[in-house]
Amino acid sequence: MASRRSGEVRARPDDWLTIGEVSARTGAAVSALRFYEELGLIASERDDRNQRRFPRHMLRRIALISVAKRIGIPLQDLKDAFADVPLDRPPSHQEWQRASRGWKRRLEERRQTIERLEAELTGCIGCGCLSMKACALLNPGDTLARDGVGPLRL
Amino acid sequence: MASRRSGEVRARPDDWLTIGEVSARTGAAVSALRFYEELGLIASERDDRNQRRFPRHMLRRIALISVAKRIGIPLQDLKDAFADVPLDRPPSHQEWQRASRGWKRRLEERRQTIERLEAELTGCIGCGCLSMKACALLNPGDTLARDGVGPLRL
DNA sequence: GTATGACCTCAAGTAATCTTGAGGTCAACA
DNA sequence: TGTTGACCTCAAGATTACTTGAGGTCATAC
Repeated sequence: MASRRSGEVRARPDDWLTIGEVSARTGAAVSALRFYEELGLIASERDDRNQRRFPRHMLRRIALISVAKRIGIPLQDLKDAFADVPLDRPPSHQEWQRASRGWKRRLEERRQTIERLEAELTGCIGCGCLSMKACALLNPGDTLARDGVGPLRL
Repeated sequence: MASRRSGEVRARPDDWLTIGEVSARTGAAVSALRFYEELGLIASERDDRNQRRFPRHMLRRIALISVAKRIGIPLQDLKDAFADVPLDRPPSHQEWQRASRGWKRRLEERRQTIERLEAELTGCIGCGCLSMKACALLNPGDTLARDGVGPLRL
């Protein structure tokens, strides 16, 4: 990109990034960034040529979106979790902390689900799971708790 | 269901289940079960009325599918992981063990990804992540490793 | 002065994972 | 005998998360 190699040719302040730059730095596709903006997950301003300019603090949000994607958390959940973090200005330490903690809780839940499943699967490996008796994997706790019906329990 | 409450009315052996029974025991919707069968993730035989009859050991596979869904693992991955487990007969202890171990490894990877992200997010919470320096969350290792480009690293 | 590349919009397409609907069979129950 | 309920097929629709394509603007590079 010539305009970058030649420095601040267009007198663009260093803390505003083009969509291409954001894409390069976050790994998210340009089309994906536009899509996230449409969803209200991120925001940008426009320059005199109607091109998006992203404030630097937006990179953090985009990183979080990528992370959520990697572990299969729907974007809507992320939107909810970070609803209180402002889009139009760099979030304060406190705002960011609060949302981060909330999100960390979600991560923890997810990890614990996996850990539980790992343990259950280990049990199944141990017993061969051929008897299918008292197998937690085949008898998930949440289903049991939800409706009192014991799937797979005879 | 009258045929169940009144026992083995149609002389159906206990180890063959109707799609409705499988649905009730696994929590998967009938339509989802048909879909899984279409994908080749599960299999059934037909009775004289062309209705599906599922062998009991299929419940295990369906449980795994549900689990994969819960933690956001695509069905194709599951299909790959359990490709060597036979559909047409109850898998042997060894077959099941081997596949379970493979799948457990996938679970572990996923858990470790989440753990890493938790740690990184904790770091971000600690530092407020406002300086954005050396933040692993914003600088994911895999991206760095893949192409040598440092996203968000100035 | 034209070609290129980065950007724009808007609409349509894609993939995964199912669900819903239309139209039909068959056995059991009142 | 008629109606229900569980099952069947096949096609279309829904949702999420994007990508692709058509058609256009503008500044810089040759």
